[in-house]
This record gives sequence, C-alpha cells and structure tokens, in this order.
Amino acid sequence: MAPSARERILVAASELFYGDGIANTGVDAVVDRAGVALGSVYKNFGGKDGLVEAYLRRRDHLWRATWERVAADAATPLDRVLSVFDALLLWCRDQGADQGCAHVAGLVQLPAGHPAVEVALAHKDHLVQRLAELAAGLPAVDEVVADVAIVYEGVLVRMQLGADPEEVIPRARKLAETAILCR
Amino acid sequence: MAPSARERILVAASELFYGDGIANTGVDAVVDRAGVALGSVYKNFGGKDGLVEAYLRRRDHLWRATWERVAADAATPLDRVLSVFDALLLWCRDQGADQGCAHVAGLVQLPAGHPAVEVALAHKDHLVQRLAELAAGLPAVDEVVADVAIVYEGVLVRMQLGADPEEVIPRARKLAETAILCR
DNA sequence: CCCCTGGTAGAACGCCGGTTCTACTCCTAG
DNA sequence: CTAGGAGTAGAACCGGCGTTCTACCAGGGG
Repeated sequence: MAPSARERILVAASELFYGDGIANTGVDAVVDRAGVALGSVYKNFGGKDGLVEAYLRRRDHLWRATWERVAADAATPLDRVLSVFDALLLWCRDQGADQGCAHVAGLVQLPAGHPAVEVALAHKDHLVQRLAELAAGLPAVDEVVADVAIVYEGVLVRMQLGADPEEVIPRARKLAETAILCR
Repeated sequence: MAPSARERILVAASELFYGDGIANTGVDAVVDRAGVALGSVYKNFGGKDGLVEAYLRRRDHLWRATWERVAADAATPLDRVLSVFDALLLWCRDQGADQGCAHVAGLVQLPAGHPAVEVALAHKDHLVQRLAELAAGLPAVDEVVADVAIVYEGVLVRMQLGADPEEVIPRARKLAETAILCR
C-alpha cells in the first residue's frame, strides 16, 4: 500500500532539513517534495518544531538500528567498539553523510530550548553510553570511549568537508584501533 | 580612543552569531549589543550577508594568528603538527569554544552559494595545508595530516557537546601523537 | 447507514526581520 | 572656515514563512 502522508513528510523533511539546513527549509518546500497537503503537516506534527523533532528522532532510530545490526556481528570487545565505524561506512553507502552529523547540525541551528535539542543531546549521550557497553572487557574503558568518540565526531566532520567516506572511515577506524592498542 | 563602530559591530556579531546561531540572530540584536546605529551595519558591511562573511573572515584571521604564535615555539616536526592542539587550548582559555568550530557551523547554517561559504572552506583548506607544511620532515606526511585533521575536528565537536577543554584537548593531542608514532 | 479518521486544496492572516531612506550631529583634514 | 566622511536615530517598506481556517472527499468499522 502507499506510504502514509506522515511517512512521506518525514522522508521529504529528512532530505531537505539535512541537505539544505533546517532554517533554510520552509514548510512549503517539505509539503511540495512530499506531495502532500499543508494541513497534513500540522495534523501530524503540530508545526515545524514538531516536525524537526520527529526528523531527528527518526534519524536517531535509524542509526541505532544499523549500528546494532553491525555490532551484533563483532566477536571481540575491540571489534565491538570499532563497529561504529563499520556501521558508519554502511550508513554512508546508502544514505550519504556529506553534511556531517544531523544532530550536531541541529544543535548548531536550533535556538536553545527548542524541543529537538534534547533529542540531539540524547542521541549523543546514547553514543558514548553504548560505546562504553560495547567496550566492556577492554582495559580503561572510559579512556577508550573518550578517544573513539573524538575520532568518530572527527570523521563525520571531515566527510562534511568533502572527504571520501571509503577512504576516511577506514582510516578513522585504524586510528581509533592504534589509539586503543598502543596505550 | 573608543573602538570604531565597525569593530564594535564585528565583536557583537561574533558573540551572537557564534553563541546563538547565525539564522537566529537578527541584525537588530547585533545593533543593540554593539550599541550602534542600524545604518552603520549597512554602511560598513552592505547587509547581513556581508557581516556574516566579515565575521568568519575575522575569526579565521584571529585563529591563524594564535596558531602561528604557538607553532613558532615548537622545535621538532612532531611538536609542530601537534601545535594545533596547544593553540586550541590557548584559544579556548580566553575565547571559549563551547559551540564548536564557527566555520563548520557556518557551512551547516548557510545556504549554498552564500558569500561566507567560501571563506569557511578556505579556512579548512588552510588548516590541512598548514598542517602539511608543519609536518614536513615526518614520514608519510599525508597520512599524518589526515589523521590529525580527524582528531582536530573531533575534539572541537566533543567540546561543543560539553566536554571540558582542559581534559579533552590534551587527550586529543596524545591521541594524535600515538597515531603518528605507532604507525 | 453513518460517523469518524485521515487526507486534500487553497486562501488568508500576521509577524518577524532584512533593507532602505531621511535628517541630523560630530569631527577632522585641507 | 568648510566640506565630507563616519556615525546616529528612527520611521517605513515589504517579502517570506509559519500558522490557521474552511470546505471537501474517501474509506472503513460499528
């Protein structure tokens, strides 16, 4: 069956908010791209703020799913922490990440107090939280997580600046690995 | 003598654009904070776009100056590449960087084709360019630069997410160092 | 059969913010 | 002394965009 208006809106918003920026994307543009009535946006999300929040929430959901799928295949604690990079490469191959992290971008663009801000912060909290769980078994877990988090955020920005995912993500993985091993 | 209106505007714009976001900061807000007439903004910068461009240009200028000052004190090629982190720590201590990199933020917020976009890109070009020059003498310069760039961008994002500069910058420096040495 | 839910279509409102304009003041170089 | 550049103060314009409202339509469960 045809996807619901809600889903179509969310997909269109995702592409536009991520590609052109949140402030630069009008509700009208989302409506046009989704091929949907303006009212449907307000029926489903209550307004642009709600739409932005749902957009980040959905992206968070999708990311966690692909990461978990990849992490499940990792055997050792080392491979498990480094699975963020494998998941990221997978993510880039079918979604692209040439605008960096949508949640960091959200934090930059949204005014303090915007409902979507806490979603973005929760996304990042979850990142280090989950990294710590996956690193269990390694010595100095906190140190490892802090290092991996730096490299992870860094590679996202580098891609935003035009770096090739296929080249830079493996490099980041290696970088994080030697940081963990050569301590 | 009292600073010129142009300078006052630039300082106020810097604080507001960086702290609250570019799109979220109206020209009026800049005018109020600078204690200046609205006309002075348009006399000096031609409009908000020009002001944004000048804001990023000035920040680029300031950053290069502090980096060069720090880099000049480094004796070995290793210390020279790693001087970005020393400079960053210095920068954070008197300007703060709790919103991450202003140029990356600019790229996220500004529509494609905005005059300030090329300023931001030039800033990042210069970063890797200068890193390569400073790394001269080390084996595999390109690899080193790519790694350091990742770590540098990463630590900026981590600070934006609330990490303490005094803790995370030294960690990033160490991280980059072991990446270079344990190759 | 009917009503409720979800969706459509389009007009209209209202505000915010970037921009422009005019008139006035102060200071300094020539 | 004076002309011009820099700055001020404030009003006014206007376009974009988020939001609201009304009227209408399809379908499925009670």
